[in-house]
Amino acid sequence: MSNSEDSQQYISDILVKEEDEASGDESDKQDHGIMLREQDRFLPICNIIKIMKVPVPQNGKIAKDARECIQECVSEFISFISSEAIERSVAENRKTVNGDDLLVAFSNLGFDNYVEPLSVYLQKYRESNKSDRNLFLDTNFIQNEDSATTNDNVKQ
Amino acid sequence: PTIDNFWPNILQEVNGIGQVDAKHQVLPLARIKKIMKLDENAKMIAGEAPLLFAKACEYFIQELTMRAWVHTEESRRRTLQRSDIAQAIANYDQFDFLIDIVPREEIKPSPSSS
Amino acid sequence: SEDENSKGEADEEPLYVNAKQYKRILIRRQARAKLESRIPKERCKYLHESRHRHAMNRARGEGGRFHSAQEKGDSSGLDGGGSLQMAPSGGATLSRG
DNA sequence: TTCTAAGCCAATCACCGAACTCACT
DNA sequence: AGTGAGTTCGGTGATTGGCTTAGAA
Repeated sequence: MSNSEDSQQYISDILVKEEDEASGDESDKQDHGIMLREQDRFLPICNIIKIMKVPVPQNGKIAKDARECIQECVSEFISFISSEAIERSVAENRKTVNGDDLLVAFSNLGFDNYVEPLSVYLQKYRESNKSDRNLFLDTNFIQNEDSATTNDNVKQ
Repeated sequence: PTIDNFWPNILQEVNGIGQVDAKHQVLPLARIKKIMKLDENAKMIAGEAPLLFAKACEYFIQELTMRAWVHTEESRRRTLQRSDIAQAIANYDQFDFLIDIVPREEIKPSPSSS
Repeated sequence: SEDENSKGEADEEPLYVNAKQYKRILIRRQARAKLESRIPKERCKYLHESRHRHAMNRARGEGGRFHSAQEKGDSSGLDGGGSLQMAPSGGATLSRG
């Protein structure tokens, strides 16, 4: 007697046009939006579990409720920081949220522990890209080697 | 492996990185960007932003899990469960932004503070 | 801009949160409220029908574990095998909603 | 004690990242 | 010039459930 309605998960919520709920929901103008799936709102649960296992001892277990809880917390973490960073980029008349907006957002919201490691990581990422690009361009257009102006080696 | 050493270890680890390997990330960058795009104010997102978040999320998951595991051990259990995370969130004001995601009343075991 | 605080709301005692996060928490509440209608109320059993069928049709060992598909012969092989508190000076009230 | 539920295994396929084009600055 | 949003495409790791028993109750 198993139900055969489990074939559709979220689409059924759209297709069924029942009266959803009678709660006090007055600010919603009209339902013009596709239902969001879990894979649109959350990071993959398998990746979350992998990271959770790092600080947990080898023989420790993790309940399903705990995994999904962390999964939801991480999405809110991203949205929370993003919201602050986006607001700052808008305030400075920029259309693109960049890494510096995020660092400022981390600092403003009290995540001071994150700022230094992420700054180092961002700096190394930009260095990597710049050096890769310069190498690519040099090897392509190395016709006259007299111009060594673009070669700036930054190393520690 | 304690909470006091967590961020110093993170800083030491990130300083040891030679080149940032954007390819093999633990967390998918496209998914992080998709979550950022759920914000209606989000217009354009620089490529470095999801990469920064990928690292930040690793730190966040590890610290929250580590702080939750403390309460798992306090309760003499071997399984981390949701109530441990709720307690960890309630005991660290940096996690206050999760107050609607994991409400305070979910802390089932009565804390001795009342 | 201050918040209009609904005081005396039955048994809703004021909740003190990190002052640096207070404003953003309220903004996020509004953003989540707008998204609420698009979010299913409960988690579904699985994400993809095709992967569910794949898992159901896969070869399994005696212990329920997935087994190599090419090895269908079953007769051979049995394995053995601190407490922080909110800052009172910078605390901001937050009411549940 | 009772009995719920987490770990274990690996094959498919949805999705991630790379490579483009186009628009904008 | 440089950078990001939209495609498209191919390669690949996240997804996935039955049974055992750790361990929550």
